[in-house]
Amino acid sequence: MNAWNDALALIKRGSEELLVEADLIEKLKTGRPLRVKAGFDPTAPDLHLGHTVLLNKLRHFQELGHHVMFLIGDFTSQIGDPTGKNATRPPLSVEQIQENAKTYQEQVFKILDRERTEICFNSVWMNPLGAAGMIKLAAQHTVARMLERDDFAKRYVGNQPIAIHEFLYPLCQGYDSVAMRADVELGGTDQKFNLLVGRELQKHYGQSPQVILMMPLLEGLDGVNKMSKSLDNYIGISESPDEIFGKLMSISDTLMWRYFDLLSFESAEKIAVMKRQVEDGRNPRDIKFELAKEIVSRFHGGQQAGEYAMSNFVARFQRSEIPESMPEITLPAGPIPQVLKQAGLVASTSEAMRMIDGGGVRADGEKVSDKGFVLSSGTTVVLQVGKRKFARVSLS
RNA sequence: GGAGGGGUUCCCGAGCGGUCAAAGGGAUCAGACUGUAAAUCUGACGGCUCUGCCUUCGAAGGUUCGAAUCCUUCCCCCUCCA
Repeated sequence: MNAWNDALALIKRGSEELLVEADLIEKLKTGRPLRVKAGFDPTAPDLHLGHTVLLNKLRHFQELGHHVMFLIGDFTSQIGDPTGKNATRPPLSVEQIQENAKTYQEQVFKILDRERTEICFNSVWMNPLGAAGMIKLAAQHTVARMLERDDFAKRYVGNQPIAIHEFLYPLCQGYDSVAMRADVELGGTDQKFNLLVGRELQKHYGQSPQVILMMPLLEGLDGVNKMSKSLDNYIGISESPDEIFGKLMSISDTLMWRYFDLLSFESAEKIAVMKRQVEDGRNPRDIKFELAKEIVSRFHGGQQAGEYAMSNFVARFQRSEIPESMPEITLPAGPIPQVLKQAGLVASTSEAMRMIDGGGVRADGEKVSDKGFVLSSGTTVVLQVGKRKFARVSLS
């Protein structure tokens, strides 16, 4: 068993597709540290578990001694990866990008090794390219090839608009690979087209084409769509332990196994054992507890964090206790709908009224049914909307 | 440039002079049941100083007692032709 053979096994673990395996083997055999690229959009500074699937894989490369390049697409974010929804996005200010990049680093290094990670910005080479360079770049590809991209093809057939600039995104992403001399690029399966453009362009520019490693997309909390901030079905890695724990507990039993596969560091064997236990009648909830503990522990400093989050969870949802910590606010006295709104527990007084009608509002644990109920000054109440929104409000 | 179709509340999508804050579905939220699972059932789903009032149907004007619905101009999207 060769060293590169072990490396290959680790690299392939959990991945969806590797193009081209022979190329990778060849690169590994050279023994030099490979330049591994993965791109991120600076518009969403909050990383979520979906991103970590990729980060975990980058970490594998680091463990194998390779050079990881964490690309922040500050130039490409002006285009926005075509999703059909977005027109040209207003460019973020330099300050904003810097700030987002900083947030990225704080979060990313919970997984990656800071010492062995290079942070890159693609504006560094994209800006100097200029209009002439962009035209030259655009000349490397044809419309027909672009329309092969699934997303474009669907929109084209479905009479949905496709703006010309959207074609530039894959080209820019591909050019990044050229500029970075990437040996390997990681991406989600939805990135296949863009990743392949990188290979093409590298050939045009006389480089050996990058190897493409695609990771499966993690479904969001709804179990259907991919995890994304815009769909609000995500678990952010900088969310509070209780929040992460709770959200993980709310996923479906089916989805839980998917999360184990893509997020857990447990061995495949151990996961298989747990699966068998559930088939034999063990409550899936208990297995979910294990997952939730593992993830919380990973992002919140050790096993104790996981245990603690679990005990909070049990207290709150199984024994319906009021949580120990919650936002504490002082607000002017007034009718309860106004106070709920000002406390940020509901979006509007109308919503507050509806919630009261629906029986979802509690004050100090007592269900509120009177919409005109006035919270008088000098008192402090714990207000609750639904099962998870709490605030301790002092009335002035 | 020409011809035609279209822009409705988070999404899809009805409405085509009053009974429209706007059908239906999806998503979401709350309640019941639970394992903060699924499924199911119930309700809500523009805002407010809430038995009423105010703002919404691409934008701005106009006709009318009254407009999402009619007219004018403008903006945007799609299809076909060039």
